[in-house]
Amino acid sequence: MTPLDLDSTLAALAEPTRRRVVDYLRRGPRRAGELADHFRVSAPAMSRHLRVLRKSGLVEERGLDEDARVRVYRLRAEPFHELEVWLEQIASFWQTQLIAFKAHAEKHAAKRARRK
Amino acid sequence: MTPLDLDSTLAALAEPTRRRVVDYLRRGPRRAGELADHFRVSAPAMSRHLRVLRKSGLVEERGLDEDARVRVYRLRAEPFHELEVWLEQIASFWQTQLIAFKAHAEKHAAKRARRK
DNA sequence: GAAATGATTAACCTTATAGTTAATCATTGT
DNA sequence: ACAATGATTAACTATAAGGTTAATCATTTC
Repeated sequence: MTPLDLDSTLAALAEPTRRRVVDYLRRGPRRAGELADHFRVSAPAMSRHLRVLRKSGLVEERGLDEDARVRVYRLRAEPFHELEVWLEQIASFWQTQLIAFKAHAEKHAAKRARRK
Repeated sequence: MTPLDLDSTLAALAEPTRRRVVDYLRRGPRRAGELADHFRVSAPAMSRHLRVLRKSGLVEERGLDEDARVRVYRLRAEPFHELEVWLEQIASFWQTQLIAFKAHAEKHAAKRARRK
């Protein structure tokens, strides 16, 4: 019901640097080193962030034909779509909120009455 | 540009228990103790989760008129909306990619036509 | 007023994670 | 072949976060 994927997606996005990397990648695919430079973080640190993003499927890595040492990262749509679906489910809550609250209040009012 | 709020929202949602609490609160407002019970976690642990959710604005707390000891928690829409806005910005990435691809394809189509 | 109840805060422990530098791997260029 | 480059992994440190039980606070009930 609540896919583990979402947990991994949210965990990946929760880290500020990683979320900013995602924002930055909207401009297009970027090389690993470029990202490390831009965010003033050591290459190893960025590498590990990218691994987290990769494992959660938020980005994918592709080699560069011209230079096989270079790794280019780009966004992947799928996890964002999943997150969007989940968000929409949550949003549906406000439609039924009032009704649910009433039912809940009545249930507990009944309990209290019984206890008395 | 990238509001700090979003960091706090995502950090709050990244924790699996907290995300499940949010899911659960779709059914309607719930008492703190009820949540602790339901998720098989100690009352203090749940209390701290709720504090995180409260600080990020994902939930709000209201006392119960009938019993001032009880605290009822409910979802708040705002942070979810913010998150949705951000997600849409990200989603726009694939549109621009598509446009770029089309432009690229047309450029090559034109080349081919000229060559003909 | 004393006991019980709902919830939070305090104190403590354990684990996960982000950062660093050094080491390694693969590829490129001289 | 060798030095340089781009990136990742290894090893280590520090800090943040979650869980627990015990203590505290406020309110209700007898």
